[in-house]
Amino acid sequence: MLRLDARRRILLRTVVEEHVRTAEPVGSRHAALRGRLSVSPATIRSALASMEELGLLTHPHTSAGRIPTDWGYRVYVDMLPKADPLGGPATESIRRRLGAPDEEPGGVVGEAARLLAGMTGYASVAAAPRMQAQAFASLHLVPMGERRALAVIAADSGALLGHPVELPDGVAPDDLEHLSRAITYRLRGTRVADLTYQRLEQVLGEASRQHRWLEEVRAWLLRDLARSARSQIRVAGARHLLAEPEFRTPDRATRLFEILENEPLLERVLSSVPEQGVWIFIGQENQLEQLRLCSLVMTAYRAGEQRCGTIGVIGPTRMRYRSTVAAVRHVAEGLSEAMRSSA
Amino acid sequence: MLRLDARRRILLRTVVEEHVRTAEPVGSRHAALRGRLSVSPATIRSALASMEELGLLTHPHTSAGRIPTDWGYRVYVDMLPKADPLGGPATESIRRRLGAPDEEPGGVVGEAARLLAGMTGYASVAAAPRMQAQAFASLHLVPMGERRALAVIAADSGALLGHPVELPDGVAPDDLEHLSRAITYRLRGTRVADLTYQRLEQVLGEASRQHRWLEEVRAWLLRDLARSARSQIRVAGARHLLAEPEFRTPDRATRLFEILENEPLLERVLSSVPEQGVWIFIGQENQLEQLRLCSLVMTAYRAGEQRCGTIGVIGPTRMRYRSTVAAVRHVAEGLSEAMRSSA
DNA sequence: CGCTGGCACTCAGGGCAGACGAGTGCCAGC
DNA sequence: GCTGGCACTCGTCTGCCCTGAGTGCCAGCG
Repeated sequence: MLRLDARRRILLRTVVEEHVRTAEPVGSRHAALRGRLSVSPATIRSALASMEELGLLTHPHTSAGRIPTDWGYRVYVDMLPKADPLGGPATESIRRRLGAPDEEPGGVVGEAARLLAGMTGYASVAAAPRMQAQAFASLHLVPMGERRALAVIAADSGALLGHPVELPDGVAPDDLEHLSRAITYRLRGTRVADLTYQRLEQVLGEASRQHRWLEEVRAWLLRDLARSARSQIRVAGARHLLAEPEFRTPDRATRLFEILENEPLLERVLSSVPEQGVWIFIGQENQLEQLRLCSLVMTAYRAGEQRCGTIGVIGPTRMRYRSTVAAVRHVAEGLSEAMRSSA
Repeated sequence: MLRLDARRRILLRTVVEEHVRTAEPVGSRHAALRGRLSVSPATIRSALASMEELGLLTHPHTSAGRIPTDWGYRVYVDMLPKADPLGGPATESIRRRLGAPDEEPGGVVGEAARLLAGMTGYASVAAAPRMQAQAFASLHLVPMGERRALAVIAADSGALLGHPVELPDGVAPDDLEHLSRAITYRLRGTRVADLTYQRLEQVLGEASRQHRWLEEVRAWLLRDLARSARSQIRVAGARHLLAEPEFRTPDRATRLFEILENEPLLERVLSSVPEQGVWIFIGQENQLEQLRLCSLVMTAYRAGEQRCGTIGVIGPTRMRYRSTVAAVRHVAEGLSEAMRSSA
């Protein structure tokens, strides 16, 4: 654990915040002024030099001011007060924007991402609810014309998954109805993720040996459920990052956008975020090579008790951490609330 | 109608293709060489000068070579041969990639967009099928626990829309069943877009005066159907555009990405594409100010007879039109086929 | 009449040198 | 422990020149 005296703490905060504001290295004179330290620049210099030895700061070349290292940002972030700079009115407007009742489930998440991107000025990423984590509510086989039916699974959150099924001759609507009820009755409440082959075999096994088409239904169930494990990812405000000086060179921007357009990768990143609290990943702390110039601020959101997705921000390591953390927290809360009320 | 002699036609083609290849202005010597014109550069110069007077070419400054104007690209594109440079094997691989049977309906469209972006090296945009244009197949009110039901609309393509409904006491599953059948029976085959308030009033009117909760179902139907008019937009490969010299300056890139991240706007652009053929919009031909540096290559795709969406490419006006048009056409065909077989 | 070589002119881009200034490290002295 | 002073470093900006690609124009030729 690192112990810094008061002056150094102030300096770290000042250097970080000034650098975040201006994107320029911060010199000793400027730091002294901004930190309201009434000592001379020379004194500041020696303090800065010692902090550089600790690894909190660097300077890009001999005659330049200091900039924070990733580790410097980390220490800065860890000593931020927990209080939120975001006031009541902001919370209120988030709620209004997410609470509009005519948003479909996936849509609220997209709206939350757009909102968060707008509030922070960075890119925002959100994973829409995964059916996997939810409880199975019902299966319905709906007759559609002759010899075809629509198989619909509903989760208790209201999420739906459907697929047309071919039927052989001689399947009466009542058969479908009957089967639907049987399956629904026996599977209701099971976590969707637990609907394995074995589980379905128990329920459908005997019947499916009689009716070939049940095989199709089962195959579809397993396949689609497996697929619905891949949550849908929403990205918003990626354009904001293009304005940041660290991504002005096309190759850096390209590498960043390779991530932002790669849903499976983003999904892995998002799903690795722990359930409680707002998590910050700074530069090198990110697993992904292409995110080494970025920081992530992420948190889980829930529908009722159940965790149902992750939302957060991707920005440069030179990020306004305080307001970003506050924005992420509040939007996630608003989103959780919207999910609960829609379920 | 513009008539160009053979030399000028060759020159237009050469200047366009060389400029597309190198992103540099094309000089008279280079054009003569590349166009295999066995006359001296001086002769070429006078031809180029006359084409500049016609408005087909410009030069960025006095001592630079020629670059095509938007109108130059237009004339070039209009005189392209209709034959496709894309061979059978490519078509085959498109079919394979889109035909994988375990793709959900929205997912095929996303996959097509990614494929198209990869093939062309530009950004690709696609509108997923709109329920509006499809025929209503059935409504199902599925009991979920006590006092709640799931209302599901299915279109004949297999697209689904669902929403939970609160029920008052005393609504029996059979009531729901009965109502579902009645509505399904009377509305089947109607285009979803035609499900207006009046139409629903005819069907539900009498009954809904008896049961308050039917009001809710009706309100939801109208609201959700209206919303499903807004097709879901998929964008892929936007990162490729960052590498193009015309979007290297951050402000241009930002303006472009403002469009690429604005779904309603993209939807308007996509829905304005006529139903038949591959359409090209070059630079100034685009309505949107922010697309003035871009060209679009767009085409509709269908499920069976029914048009069901639009797919295409956004790139710089300095675009490889020939191969792009071919790629768009083939991917759209592959997509149409995938839609038909999944419906 | 169309094509050609020659010629003067233009202009973007690269390379170079010098001035500037922000900032540093170090040190002697209070 | 803090301070002012000092020498030094080095990136950035500016002005300058040069180069070379490319142009337009023109007189002359087949």
